[in-house]
Amino acid sequence: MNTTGVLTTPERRQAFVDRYEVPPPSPLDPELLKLLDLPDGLPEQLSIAEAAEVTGLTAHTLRYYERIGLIRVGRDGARYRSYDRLALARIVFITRLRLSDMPISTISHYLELVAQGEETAPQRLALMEEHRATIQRRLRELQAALAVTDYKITTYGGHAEP
Amino acid sequence: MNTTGVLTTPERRQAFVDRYEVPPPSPLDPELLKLLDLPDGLPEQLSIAEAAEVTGLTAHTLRYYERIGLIRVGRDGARYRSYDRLALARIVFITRLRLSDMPISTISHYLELVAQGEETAPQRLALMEEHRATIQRRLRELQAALAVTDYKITTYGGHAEP
DNA sequence: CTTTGCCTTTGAGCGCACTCGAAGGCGTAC
DNA sequence: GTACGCCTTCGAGTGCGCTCAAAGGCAAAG
Repeated sequence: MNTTGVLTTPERRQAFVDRYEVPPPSPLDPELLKLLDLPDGLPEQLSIAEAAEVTGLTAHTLRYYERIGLIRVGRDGARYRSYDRLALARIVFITRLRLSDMPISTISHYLELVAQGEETAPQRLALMEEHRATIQRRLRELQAALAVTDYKITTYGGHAEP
Repeated sequence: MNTTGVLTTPERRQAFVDRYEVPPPSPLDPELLKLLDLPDGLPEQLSIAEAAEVTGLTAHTLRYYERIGLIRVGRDGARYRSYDRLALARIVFITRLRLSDMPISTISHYLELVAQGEETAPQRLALMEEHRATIQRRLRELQAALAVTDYKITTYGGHAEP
């Protein structure tokens, strides 16, 4: 997971906007969108470098995610990858799950369930509830580690925050 | 990191206690000991299986930690590893750092600083302060992931806790 | 005495999630 | 035209942290 993205010219971006149909507005839950806090004012279609910049992943990783079937990405006339808002949101969502240590295999499984439609909601619910429990366990572990760390800091003469 | 340890007979444990000198009480900071919450009533010397049981690591991992120089462990008459309270406490301490994703290389470095004596306290302090920052960053990431997870749970009809 | 079970050392293997490299294509700039 | 920079695919390599296997030793149990 990188943080240093590569900027691309606004020219290429504008080229896409000019050249292609604007797709219908994404059917994205606005509340979820807010949780994912994508920057606003994003162009309709982004190059892989821009998508990397926005998501904080590398272009390599984005290609890798596509290769293993985690995401699908459209192409432009030059067969270059072209990321729309929905793709971006999905990637950020995936990134959140990854940052909470959900294995890629589980994320894949979850996304398959989503693809299978509404009747898999119970399974998805169960999966997410289990993941929440995992996160909460992890939070407790981190608190315990923070306690020893803070203890060490205070005994070394540092000043631990409350 | 396992959780399923292997129990060993109390006979072997008693054998050690009978056969060898009881070492002087460990110079372990009682407050740190409390933070590490080792079970009390531990025998002076433990076999590797017992140490695994207590620490939640596997015997394999304990040997591995020793091989890479993270810990030093004494031997008994049969050249079997024998863990005393100090070793146990150190292992649990290491485990806390590992559970907070401190890389083994950093833990090694920290332990070398400790071995070098009091004059390295400033470096250790810096190291721990940096680690604290890392943990806190991680806590925030997890909270963000928890937020999306909870959002998914509520939209699937689950009931997220506040 | 043999079996059983836990222990020893050493080197090799594994799973995960990237990460990189080679070889080549597109399109704008000069 | 050709140079440049970003893009493509696909296979291979990397780093971390274990995890396992082989070959053999010790000692209590039957």
